[in-house]
Amino acid sequence: MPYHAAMQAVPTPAHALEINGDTPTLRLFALLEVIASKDQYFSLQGLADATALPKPTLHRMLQQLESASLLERSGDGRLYGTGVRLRRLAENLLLNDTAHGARHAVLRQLVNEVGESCNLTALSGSEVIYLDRVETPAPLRFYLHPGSRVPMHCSASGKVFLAQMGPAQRQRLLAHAALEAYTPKTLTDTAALEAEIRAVKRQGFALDNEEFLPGLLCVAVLVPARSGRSNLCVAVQAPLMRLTADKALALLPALQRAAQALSAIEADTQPETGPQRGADAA
Amino acid sequence: MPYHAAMQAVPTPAHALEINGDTPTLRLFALLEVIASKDQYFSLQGLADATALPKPTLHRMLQQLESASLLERSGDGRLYGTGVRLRRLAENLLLNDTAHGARHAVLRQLVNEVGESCNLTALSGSEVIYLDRVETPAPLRFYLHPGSRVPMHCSASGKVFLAQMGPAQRQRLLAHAALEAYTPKTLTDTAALEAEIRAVKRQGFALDNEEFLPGLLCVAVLVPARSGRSNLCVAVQAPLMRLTADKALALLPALQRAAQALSAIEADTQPETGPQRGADAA
DNA sequence: ACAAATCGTTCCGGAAACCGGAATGGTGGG
DNA sequence: CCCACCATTCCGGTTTCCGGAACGATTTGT
Repeated sequence: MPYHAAMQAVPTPAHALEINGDTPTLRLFALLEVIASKDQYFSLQGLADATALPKPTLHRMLQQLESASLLERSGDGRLYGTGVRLRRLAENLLLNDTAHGARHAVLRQLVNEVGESCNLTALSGSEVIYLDRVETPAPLRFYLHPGSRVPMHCSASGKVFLAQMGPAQRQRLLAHAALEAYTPKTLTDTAALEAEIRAVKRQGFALDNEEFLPGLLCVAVLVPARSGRSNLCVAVQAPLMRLTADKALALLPALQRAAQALSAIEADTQPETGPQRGADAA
Repeated sequence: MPYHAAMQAVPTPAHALEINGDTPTLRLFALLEVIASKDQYFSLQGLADATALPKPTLHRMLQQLESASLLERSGDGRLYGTGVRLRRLAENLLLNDTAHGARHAVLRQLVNEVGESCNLTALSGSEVIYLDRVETPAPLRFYLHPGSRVPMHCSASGKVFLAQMGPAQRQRLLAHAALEAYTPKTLTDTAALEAEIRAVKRQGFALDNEEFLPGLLCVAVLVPARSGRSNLCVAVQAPLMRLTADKALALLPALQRAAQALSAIEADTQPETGPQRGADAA
């Protein structure tokens, strides 16, 4: 039940961006994203046109952001722009996100080696989310952008994640899953999926052969974490036309090497355990 | 007057960062600022210690952020880090900054002074991103447009950013970086790069002498932020034909002046970095 | 192997914040 | 002087938030 369910009977611009979100805070983030996509100052009315939000609501939101120095009002008070505190936050976020930078470098290196698009995935809820991706230089390619999500039962990464879970945990996830069929090759049968998962566990990698998108082949391996269970996969992904299943197996060593490198990055970031003294605040 | 001997011994660290804010949303932003000030993953408990917020509250907040892809859970699910969507938001905010105007003016002034193209850069992940740029009037020039990215190991700005990091953070980035050779002069050796970075730290500026593009020389200095670490650089960039290394050094005072001016813009309305007392009640 | 200590997670009733249609205030144009 | 347009305030109905207490799941200690 989205908060704004039925309306739209009004003369609303067709190109209005949707402000989605299940909570006030997330709606406000969505608003910030609209604001961040503008390259100039904007007026309340302008935003109202662009977002289809009621003026009073928008006004309250902007006022809240302004009072916190996240936005600034210019001159006569009719125009808004980003505030100091928001910029500062953005800078710090990028500056301290070195783990992401390091992982991206490994991914790029892997793409150089194997010549096909590679991506980094994690399990989020019951779906697989693309954390990062580097594209192949080849002209023919599938484009799946970072942040998008795919079901776990028909993706290589998803099956890897399932394979490393305990039986109880896996059961809990699959019980609620629909096992929707995306292609004729999608495994929609729980028994078949269980068998596949046992195979994955034995082999140490997972294959997705047109189970999600026709013509798409994908191989994934786990990025090991010292703590046992991991929530990171590296995967190669290519059109079946260029990469057949047996050719894909030849890429496994490179994949494993990348996984090891990524694992090392994760390990570097670990030193925060237990009651650490405030050495990091500074 | 109930129990005198109330629970005074509460282990609340006196220096715990305050999460202030008059509304749930603003409290959540304050939390993000604490998160952004960490350069590593963090656990729920760790945050609880650092912020003095009740665990269930924190848990709900993090869950909300994670469900929106603003944060990511890593490893076995007990550690959090920044998410795809948050990173993208941060990048867009910096690119479309409205203080853009003021900074652009400083940049133009600098170009007037030194007669060569200048640009403003920030670190994003493991790459340097061009936030803004003003071109020299001279006909012969390199054109690198705002928004484009260059590797950090072979750009003046990149080396400046590396030089101001802590050893651990720098290590994490360089350990897995490819150090690709763009020209014969590119530093592709980790030891050589480390030495160069030490030099940069000592001198307070960085030089890129044909390490990225043949015939291109570049000098960069940091835009200081009072909080210590900064994510902004100013740089001059010119064809070697017009600007040799020693001539470039003569421009340093002008560069430093520009950096100071830019720093002042940042500091403009800003009392302090991170979450600070809400002094703006009115 | 078992107990004790942590840590993450769920519950739930009371409190606070949010929502947006309608009405009000302000400003510029005709 | 009036009208059109935009920003702002009101307010009661609804949603969301809050956090102490209790519960599982691991980890640590013995």
